[in-house]
Amino acid sequence: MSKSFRSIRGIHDGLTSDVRRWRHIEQTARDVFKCYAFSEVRLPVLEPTALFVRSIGEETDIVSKEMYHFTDQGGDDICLRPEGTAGAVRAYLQAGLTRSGSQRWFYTGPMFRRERPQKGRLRQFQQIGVEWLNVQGPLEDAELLAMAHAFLSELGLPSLRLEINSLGCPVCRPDYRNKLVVYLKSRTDCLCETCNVRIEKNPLRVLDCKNESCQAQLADAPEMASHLCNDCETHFFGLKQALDVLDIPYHVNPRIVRGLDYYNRTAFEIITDQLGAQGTVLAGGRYDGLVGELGGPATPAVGFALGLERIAMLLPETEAELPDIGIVAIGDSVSAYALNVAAELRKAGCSVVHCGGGSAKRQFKMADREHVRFVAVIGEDEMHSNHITLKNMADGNQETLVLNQVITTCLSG
RNA sequence: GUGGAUGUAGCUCAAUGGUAGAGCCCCGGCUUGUGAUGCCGGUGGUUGUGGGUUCGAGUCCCAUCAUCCACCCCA
Repeated sequence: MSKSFRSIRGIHDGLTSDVRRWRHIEQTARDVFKCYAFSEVRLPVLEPTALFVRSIGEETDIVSKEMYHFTDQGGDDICLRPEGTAGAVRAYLQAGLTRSGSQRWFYTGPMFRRERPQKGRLRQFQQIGVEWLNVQGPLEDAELLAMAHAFLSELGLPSLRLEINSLGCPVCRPDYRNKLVVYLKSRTDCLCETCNVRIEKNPLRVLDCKNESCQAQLADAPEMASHLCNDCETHFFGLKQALDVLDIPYHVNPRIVRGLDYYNRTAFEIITDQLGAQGTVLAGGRYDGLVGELGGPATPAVGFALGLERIAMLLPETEAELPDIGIVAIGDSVSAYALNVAAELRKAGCSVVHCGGGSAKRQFKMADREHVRFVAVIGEDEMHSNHITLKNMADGNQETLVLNQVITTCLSG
């Protein structure tokens, strides 16, 4: 048909089979998160641009080139959120919750980043985000990972790889960063162009470079793990110990670097090899400095986000829910009666469709196309005797029943 | 932002530079109170868009847009 209107590049429609899977993922998340006492919040899609510049970091790709931002009619600089954590922290502060103990939140909704579309990468995509505000122990980090692990297992996706790392904190990271810069500067010739730029702007990102020659140079690079301060060291050790106790398999990967500036200490990713280049299905970490950065009191926190579409790609197709009953009404004289029968069936919880009009043959064809389990035939005979002829479409058998029998038959599977 | 591949019917795909086709879907019929399989018939295309080469372009060239994949980035 008309191809003059298409959805915007990288922004896709969620049709029924997609939504079925998304709902399954979301429902599983709600069920699992409930056991950990997390509660749902709904946060704005539009936020002040400055919020993300401040929280994610001006030099990051997300802020420097991927945000959809614009000036609105009132002259305010606003943007479509590229992620959820900054908005959650903003809401937490705005509601004055910093003195109310810890908050356990989750949310779901669309995020927007203007990247080049690819497998597992859209310009509008959905995340389920989890934020645990005002907690500082490694046990909470472990518990959050346990929750993520339980969620993925519940979905039947246990064969994913959990990688963890510690990014240090403002006490130990600057020192480590300096050592890394010295190391990298001694071999600038062997590093790719972008990495040479990174040495000045964000040297930790060099560790994450996928360029083989860069990786080769990093074999002897100083690792954050061996430069952690005592507190970070204890924290990381505590996390690993708790994960062992909980029997959650993990791999320490010193290469994990988060692309958002607010992370510190614990960083983690859950990865699949089945999605090509975009294999990160869930990722997050600790952001102890973010609440303070956004103007609140020093408040430690952990969180993660997962990509709904990416997880959906790992799930098998789910069957559509088909109507229980198709109404075949024969003759104009019964149409009002048939309408009432349908209403009664629906009131009882059956899903019911009318099969149009015309000949019985025509209506049965329609019933077949709708894949109904049963057809309720209603003609003058049925109307006068107050019965319904119910045909089982799978085996072709049919019997004459009263309304209540029809309801039990259709609700009993 | 940079590369590579691909755009033909609603869908999946054909068509040595020479009349655009098939399967599925859809619609109708096979005597009207019984569907799927069967048989017969039918609708449906400015070949993504715009230029160019040619007597002639779905096919070759250029541009543009979109999709997919990779780089990059990240959920």
